[in-house]
Amino acid sequence: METSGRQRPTMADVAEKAGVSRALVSIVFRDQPGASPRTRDRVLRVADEIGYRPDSAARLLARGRSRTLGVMFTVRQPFHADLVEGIYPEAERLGYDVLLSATAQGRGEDKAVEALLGHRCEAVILLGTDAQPMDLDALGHRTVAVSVGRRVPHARVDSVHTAEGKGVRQAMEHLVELGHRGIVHIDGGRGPGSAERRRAYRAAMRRHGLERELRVIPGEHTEQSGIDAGRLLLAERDHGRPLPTAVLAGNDRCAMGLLMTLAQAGVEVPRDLSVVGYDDSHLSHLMPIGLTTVRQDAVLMAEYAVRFAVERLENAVSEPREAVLDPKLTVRGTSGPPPGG
Amino acid sequence: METSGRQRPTMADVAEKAGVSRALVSIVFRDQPGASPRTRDRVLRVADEIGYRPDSAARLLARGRSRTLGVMFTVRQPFHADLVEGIYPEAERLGYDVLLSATAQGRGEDKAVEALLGHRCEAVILLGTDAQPMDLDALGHRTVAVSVGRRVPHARVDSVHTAEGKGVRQAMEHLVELGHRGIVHIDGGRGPGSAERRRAYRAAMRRHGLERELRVIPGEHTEQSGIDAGRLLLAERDHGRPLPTAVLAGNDRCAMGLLMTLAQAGVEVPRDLSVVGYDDSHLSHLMPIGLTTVRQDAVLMAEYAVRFAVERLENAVSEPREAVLDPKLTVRGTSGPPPGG
DNA sequence: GCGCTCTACTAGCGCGCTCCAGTCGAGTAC
DNA sequence: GTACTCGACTGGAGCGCGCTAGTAGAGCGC
Repeated sequence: METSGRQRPTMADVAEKAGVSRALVSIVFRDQPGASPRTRDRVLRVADEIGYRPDSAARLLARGRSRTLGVMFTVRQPFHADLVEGIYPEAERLGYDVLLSATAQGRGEDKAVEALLGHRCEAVILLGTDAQPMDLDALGHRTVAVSVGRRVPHARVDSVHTAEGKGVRQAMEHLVELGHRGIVHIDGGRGPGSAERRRAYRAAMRRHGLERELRVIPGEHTEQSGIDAGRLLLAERDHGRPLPTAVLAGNDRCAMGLLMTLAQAGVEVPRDLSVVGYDDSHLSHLMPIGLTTVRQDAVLMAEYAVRFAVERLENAVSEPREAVLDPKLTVRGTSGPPPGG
Repeated sequence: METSGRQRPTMADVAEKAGVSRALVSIVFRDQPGASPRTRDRVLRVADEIGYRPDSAARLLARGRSRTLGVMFTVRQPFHADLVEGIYPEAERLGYDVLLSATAQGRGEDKAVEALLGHRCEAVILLGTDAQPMDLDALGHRTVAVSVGRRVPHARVDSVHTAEGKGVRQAMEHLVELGHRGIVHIDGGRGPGSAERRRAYRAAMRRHGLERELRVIPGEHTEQSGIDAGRLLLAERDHGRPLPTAVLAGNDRCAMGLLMTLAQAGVEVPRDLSVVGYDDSHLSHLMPIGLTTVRQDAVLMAEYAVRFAVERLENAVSEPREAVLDPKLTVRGTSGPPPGG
């Protein structure tokens, strides 16, 4: 028994065993015209027999193009999971391969992107990048780049995101109609979309004559941030300042953390306090009582991202493009009328 | 302005611009002895200037080895995210590159693995594979394979998993000590570890003289499965059969689904019913009241998996190995004494 | 001077594949 | 018969790199 995996068979092996030239084997495996059905069969059979599989490193090297899209994402970001699930089928449909590279503790965005580029990805799709516009612009000059979830105004980068303003506006209308006035926003710091969401929150508060109630608690797109904000609000309550009646969280994860903290402190949602999230990631349906949130269509966003990348690769699009999708408020169990309202 | 990314610079470009041979550039980039500090500096500077980065496809092709580990995981499986986070640093420490390939809808395990092998991964780490032992054995013959989370008894595959029996036993002791007798298990079907967990559940029930209460509801490792089981139990209650006082879920996701369904029906946890999960994935801390669950140490498991793969690659280990880690019950908010207990 | 070693560097083959420019032979038109 | 077409197939260059064998030149002892 040979040692596992050593000396994998090559085209030459297949060619020899099938009594044809290497080029012919190549033709068969690329599914190109130029081989008779009989030979085609024989080659495929022989290949299967000796366990041949094309080596994509060599393949990449030989043809100029790699037809590979690199995707940078963050493990643990449930919304990214939804996006990745949408990217695979669309890429396959267009004949592209997908390589994933995760950011994680001790593995920053630059490292993840370097890995992708090193593996000859022709384009990079960045999910919720946190990079500086300048760096993104530089990246966009070096390769084709698409940012999902974050607008990148003055860089050579396509972007796909939702109309954050619209989403927030819908959420705010919903809360105001329910009778809420003390609506606090936990923002997403430098996270994707948060600047726009913050701005829309402020605008909505003013529009409804609630500027005196306007309050933004700095945060980020993590559960911890929701927990921290929750603790802050609870501590303030213990010192006499009343709780707000509703909270607009920066995203679903933040909302989750907040809900956990509230539940532990005996604050009942939505009776005592309404909470609205953002993303409608897989998480949202799974909460004991469904999370009221602003839905971003992950599959559609993924498809746009892939198509942007591919079109730019194949048609040499010049101007940076932007896809702005409509979000949609999804009312579930965490929002209701304010206490005493 | 050139079109983006086209014609990336090669070693030859660097060599020419620096006035040295290609080989010397290669030496510099591999950090090998044989170049004077001055030349080294110059080469690196020139490379940076023209934006050269080594092409890993060519690199893979040229040296026999790719030093790349492939990881198959399931997007949406929070525990996999924890594992992936552990894999990166350990692989880097040992000088290996990591390639991720996700299973998703319409992208089965075979497809994901093919992608990895096609990209010349030397070893494949399978997170929670659902493949048949026979197929795994075949894979183990073709390449180095490590299964995380699932035992693979008679196959040429290393495996890393926790002592499921121990974990379940701890959970059961905990529940029995609290006074529970009607303890139902929602199992994980063919999911990783579920056979062992089911067996341990049965054994524990018998050991405590509760064989008459023994009940396994078939399920799988998803939220939906928890939801379905919850609905089943509630429907039965409405037909006069009392609820169990405790449920041991197949994993955390299943527990989540169950909790959601219970909450919607007004069943209060843990007052009316206790729920115990399994995994201690990131999820568990995030629930409004923390989930009592059996902790599997993801980082440790990841490290074992990487080390198994690397050792097998470098030292030609022959026998399949198995790492069995100790799980640990983590008591949080979803378990308490039974109603009236 | 010679022979030796040691460092700094280079020439060139080969990794497994794609792709272009052919070749070869059978078929068709006149 | 010649001239041509067309499908099936082959040869060989080259993708960007790693690596081995080798060279040039400096330094040193005698």
